[in-house]
Amino acid sequence: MVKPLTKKQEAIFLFIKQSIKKTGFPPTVREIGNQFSITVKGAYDHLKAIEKKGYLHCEAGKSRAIELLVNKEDVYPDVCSIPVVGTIAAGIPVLAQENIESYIQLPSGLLPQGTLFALRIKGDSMIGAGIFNGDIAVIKQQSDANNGAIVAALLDDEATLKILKKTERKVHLLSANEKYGVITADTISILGTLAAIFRTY
Amino acid sequence: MVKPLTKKQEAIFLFIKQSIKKTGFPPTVREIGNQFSITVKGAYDHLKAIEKKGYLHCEAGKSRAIELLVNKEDVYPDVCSIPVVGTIAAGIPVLAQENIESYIQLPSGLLPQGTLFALRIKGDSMIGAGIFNGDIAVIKQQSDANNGAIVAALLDDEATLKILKKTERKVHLLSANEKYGVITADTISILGTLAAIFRTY
DNA sequence: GACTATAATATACTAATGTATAGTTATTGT
DNA sequence: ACAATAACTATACATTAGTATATTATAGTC
Repeated sequence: MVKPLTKKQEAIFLFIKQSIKKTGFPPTVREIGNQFSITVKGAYDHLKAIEKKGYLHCEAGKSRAIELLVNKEDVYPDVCSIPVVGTIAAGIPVLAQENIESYIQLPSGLLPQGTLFALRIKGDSMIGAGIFNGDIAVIKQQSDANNGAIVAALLDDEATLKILKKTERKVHLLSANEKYGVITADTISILGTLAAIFRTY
Repeated sequence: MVKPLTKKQEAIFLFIKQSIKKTGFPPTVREIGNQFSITVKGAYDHLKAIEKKGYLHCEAGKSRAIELLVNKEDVYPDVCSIPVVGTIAAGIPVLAQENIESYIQLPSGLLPQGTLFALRIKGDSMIGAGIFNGDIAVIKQQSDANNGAIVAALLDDEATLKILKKTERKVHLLSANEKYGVITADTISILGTLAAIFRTY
């Protein structure tokens, strides 16, 4: 789709990316010219050539108004900032400021759309599903889930991961560890479904 | 350390951050003034006040030359770009371009220092350690590891996760699954130790 | 051979942008 | 009561920076 850049264009495109990364804003055409010891117009023509090939877009008239269209993730990584929630006070929404402990950045490309939050796993009740104490679980917020899905449910002011099993009239929450029993109830408050697990060693 | 911002300053600081996030470059003083329906000098004075309080730095004379000093991570997330390596051709280094399939962004604050790379797990040989088929394993590159550590070792052009056990003269690689046997050798080429696991559902 | 793209220079023009002067009004702490 | 800070206006000026004209030279393509 996008035409290949010439060596010079490649070098200039790289310089633009590095400038943004270093200073936080794109260079002017004169700054580009200076870097490569060429005149303003030389740099300007290169910039326009790179734009024509679809690698970036310049807003006409504005200074330093270079928007990257290719390799954006080199400069602005494509991540999602997910709130990590701790103990959840009854009554208030899960994502209320009071519940948010910190934020974690994870690759947005690998996560589902929708409202996400993260829990720090306590205990070994889901060890059979490869979810360990201390793991960070990313949850996609939703009030219901499919049979057999791993869900976050609110039990005693704690968001807990369990396997959801629905039968005729009852809802069951299973653990992935024989040591733990099954919780059965008429209705259960589901916070969301498991979207990802992150663990550090 | 840093003085608190006034409400107006807070709003302007937020606008600057959002502008960078949206367009990729900071606003001019006139763009700030426009947003808040104040004159150029009004916006300029606010900018200088915010700078004086240490939240940002303006390079004199340059356009849009606003460098964030506080809350940088809101705009430029603090992530590490980790190469995901696939099949490893014998003889060439693990991190050679030929081996790199893609990159994954993970939070640098939760990862160790040093050279990192990632593997996509194939098979269920480490299921007992909560490492499943399809998981992404982040490896810290090192040629040796402690006894009992989970390591990535090179077996038949594949980087494989195993538990390292060292005895008097031999090195053993254990699986975390009874179905698999133990590999024993005089020496083994260790690529690194397990630093993190990332899994999506 | 005509044509297009690349890579330049020198010079110039204009629009965009940072910075300054001079003043107003209100608020707050000493 | 006074000084300092905040939050503005209107106007002006100088510099920065994008854009244009005209020109040269080389290399590959139809």
